[in-house]
Amino acid sequence: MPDLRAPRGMHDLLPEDEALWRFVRDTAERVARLFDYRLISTPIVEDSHVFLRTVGDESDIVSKEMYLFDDRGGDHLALRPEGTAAVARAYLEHGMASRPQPVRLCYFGPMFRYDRPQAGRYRQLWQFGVECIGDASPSADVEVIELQRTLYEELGLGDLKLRINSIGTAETRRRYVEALRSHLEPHVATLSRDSQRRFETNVLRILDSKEDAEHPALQSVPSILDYLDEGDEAHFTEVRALLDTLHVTYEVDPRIVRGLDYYARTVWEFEPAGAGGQSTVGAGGRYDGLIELLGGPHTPGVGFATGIERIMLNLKDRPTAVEAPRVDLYVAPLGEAVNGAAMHAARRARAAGFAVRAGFPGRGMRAHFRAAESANARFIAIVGENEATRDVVQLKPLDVTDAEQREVAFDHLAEALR
RNA sequence: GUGGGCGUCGCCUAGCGGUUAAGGCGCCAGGUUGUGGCCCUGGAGACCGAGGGUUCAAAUCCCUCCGCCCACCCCA
Repeated sequence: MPDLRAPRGMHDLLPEDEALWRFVRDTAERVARLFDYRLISTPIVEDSHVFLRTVGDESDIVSKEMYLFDDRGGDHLALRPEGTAAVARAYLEHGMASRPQPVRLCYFGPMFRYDRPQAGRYRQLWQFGVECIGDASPSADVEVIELQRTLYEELGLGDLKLRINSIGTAETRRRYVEALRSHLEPHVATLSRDSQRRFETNVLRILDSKEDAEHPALQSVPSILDYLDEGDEAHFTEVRALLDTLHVTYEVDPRIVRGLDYYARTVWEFEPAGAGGQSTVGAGGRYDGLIELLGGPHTPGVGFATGIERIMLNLKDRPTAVEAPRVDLYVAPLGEAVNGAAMHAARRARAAGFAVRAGFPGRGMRAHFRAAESANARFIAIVGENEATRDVVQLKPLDVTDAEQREVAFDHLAEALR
């Protein structure tokens, strides 16, 4: 057992996982393009205030999960725990408010949260996310949900369940939190310790406690939907109407509250049918107050983020057609003396766009064939003394049994590989 | 942060007080002195997670630590 390992909760992505990973990434970028969302890459590190100001002091992300450090110049930096605040910062910094609104952006990259790892939860996690900034209409919410739904469908995860809710504006939540507090107050003593703590810090969080889910006080809890104001109500109604028109199936779940403070109005989650554990594959919401928290003008926005590892987790349970990578040609030099000639042959093939695995001298014929086999090569080119002096190779197809082998000059190698 | 399970070659697993620590996959080589996939033979590869203790004897029992996994919390 080596004494140096990858940091806790962080993982190496091995070549054999690459194909599936690339499939997910390519699909995400392709679907984003279908909706005209453009890729933006922000630094992995931000001024810590980008998150401290926006995410919410009571959130676990800020209170215990951030990787914080000071650099040599004394700047307070954070490894980004999520993408939205960083994208919003870039929107502001680059004056994107003066572009045609809304601005449609997407990102793909690693996020960092110092948390105890478990199934589907990592300290370095990859997210794909989408942000539609600068438009307050329900159409924007639905466009983002539709993009996310399309993505899952294209990935083969079309059976994920969508649950949506509206948590109103900050004012709505103030009134609701008050009602929630007075509803729960008489029962505090009988709630779990965690919920008792949350009663003081963040009452909304009690709603998604697994421990107290069966508690009578929670069964009879008031619904936030009854506290929406007229504008919230109209917005949510329109979102649902549009989803219905598109035949998107969803379930309204008044228990959904997002972990981050900047959310407003529409919030949603996608999870597998047999939910449990760290099951949420992707979640999103509207964040009309976020850019103000960063010191900008009031700017509406809506987006989602989805966890790549969680997508992979769900993908691994089902048959996916991801073809194994293969090589066009394996070049087998028989001895040191012909190594240069073999390298020339390889260069010719590569120049024509063929993938070539170079065998190195010092191995026997059988070893070369086995290596070519394991590279899943279409052809093997044998270069011995006899061939090297005449600039030719013995070329043999490997896919068929008892294939005919023929002599091919370097000059004709590319066409022979076609 | 809390609770539970587990750590034996690169991977999977056997062994559960006395074995040169076993097998499969993979890797390397030979059988075929320049021709693959199958088969056969051989080889390399493990201070049995670390440290301490019990014992004539510890991979096996006990303690501590570390790591991984799972659940809670929280979240993607």
